[in-house]
Amino acid sequence: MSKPPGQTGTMESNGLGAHHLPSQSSGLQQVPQLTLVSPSGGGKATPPSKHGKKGAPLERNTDEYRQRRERNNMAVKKSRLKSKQKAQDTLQRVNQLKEENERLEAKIKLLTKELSVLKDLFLEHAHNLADNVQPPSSNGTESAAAPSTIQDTAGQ
Amino acid sequence: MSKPPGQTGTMESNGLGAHHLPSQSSGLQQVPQLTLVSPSGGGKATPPSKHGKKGAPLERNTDEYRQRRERNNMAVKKSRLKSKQKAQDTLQRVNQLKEENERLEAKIKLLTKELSVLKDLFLEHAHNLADNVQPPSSNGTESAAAPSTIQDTAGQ
DNA sequence: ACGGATTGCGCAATGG
DNA sequence: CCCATTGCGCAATCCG
Repeated sequence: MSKPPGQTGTMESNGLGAHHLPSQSSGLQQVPQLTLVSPSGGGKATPPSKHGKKGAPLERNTDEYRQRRERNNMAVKKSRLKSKQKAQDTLQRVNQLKEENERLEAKIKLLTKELSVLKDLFLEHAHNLADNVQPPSSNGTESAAAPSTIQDTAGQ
Repeated sequence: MSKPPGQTGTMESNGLGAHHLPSQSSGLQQVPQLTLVSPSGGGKATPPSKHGKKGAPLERNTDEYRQRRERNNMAVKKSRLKSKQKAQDTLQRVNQLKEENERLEAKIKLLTKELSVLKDLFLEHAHNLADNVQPPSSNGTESAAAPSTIQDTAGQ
């Protein structure tokens, strides 16, 4: 996932799309034998090579070659598909998280409100007690304070 | 975006990377120009005529061609870079949302706890009242609502 | 009729 | 050695 070759460009990507025409075989085979080998001066001129094995130029006419290519093509396809799917999943996840976030925020809002109501009630009682004012006749307090929302928020 | 190609595949993409880099020429000779066109037909290899489908195949030798290719290559690169960046952003967004989610949940937990404490206090008070003051049965005066189920929101 | 942006695909180098 | 991943170029579309 992180192997910046550092070097870009300067590279030959010859792509011959011959594919594997099942039966339809034609004498299509005109690619010259490019010995795409590096000008290895001594043989130790391959620095960034883990294995450093590159001896076989692998001819393109061979069956082996085609087979190998074919396999790789499949692998590539698969890998890309997977990658795409993953990306999609991630995107979906974002939505999911966003939804949940909204839910949580709503809940917070509710809880906050409940809390404030209860606190107000408390304050009032406290005042009443302190002032010794019992049944407040003209008290602006709505008798039934908040029994409504006091139920829980059981959802989901 | 992305319109159903209706029919994908069944197409050969030949990629010949000659890469005519500015200067920088090596003794490497470019790969032969294949003419992969329909096998049948007469001897017309480049039918730039008619507009049944595609216009001129544009020969690979022309300057125009190379220029076009080069431009496209740049565009492709750009597009891919952008795509990648976008993906990364999305991923980052996921993390961000996750974090926020956690924060919100923590907050909820806290609020819930506070609420439960207050409710408990309330219950206590209610009991005190009940013990000390007899509830006015069904008098016309409506007292505070009964804290019946006050005791919830515990757990998720 | 034109040019950048996307996308599918194959090739090759490279990483596991 | 095989498969997976990745960078890259080509060609066909798509989109303005």
